[in-house]
Amino acid sequence: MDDFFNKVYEVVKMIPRGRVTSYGAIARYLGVAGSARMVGWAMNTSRGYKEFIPAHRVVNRDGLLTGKRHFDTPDAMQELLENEGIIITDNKIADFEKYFWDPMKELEGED
DNA sequence: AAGCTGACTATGG
DNA sequence: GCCATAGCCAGCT
Repeated sequence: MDDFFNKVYEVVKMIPRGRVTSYGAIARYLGVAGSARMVGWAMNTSRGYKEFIPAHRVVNRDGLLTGKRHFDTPDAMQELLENEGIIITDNKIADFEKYFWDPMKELEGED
């Protein structure tokens, strides 16, 4: 699939459990740096997608859970992340750099 | 059809 | 270090 949204889904689905990445990192990996908003929009539309998309593993560049309000419940995103061993403090991921999963590096030889 | 909105980010004051 | 601006572009009104 070459559709932008579909590529986003592919990358997000590849995020390992207990790791997170940012909208901008995905956008850059897909060669559309600057269109990070579209990645966020893709997450929004992912709710109606046929497959489950772990959108909770995608946060903004500061590790802030900016998308939590788009989940079924306001705390669903945080709970999902904590369930994966990630500590959330004030809507922000603790040790964000430690958990950060950069598709540019992790998927270096792929795609 | 035209304008607004937004799960973003970088930059400048 | 916080606030304002500006690119970004697909959906919604």
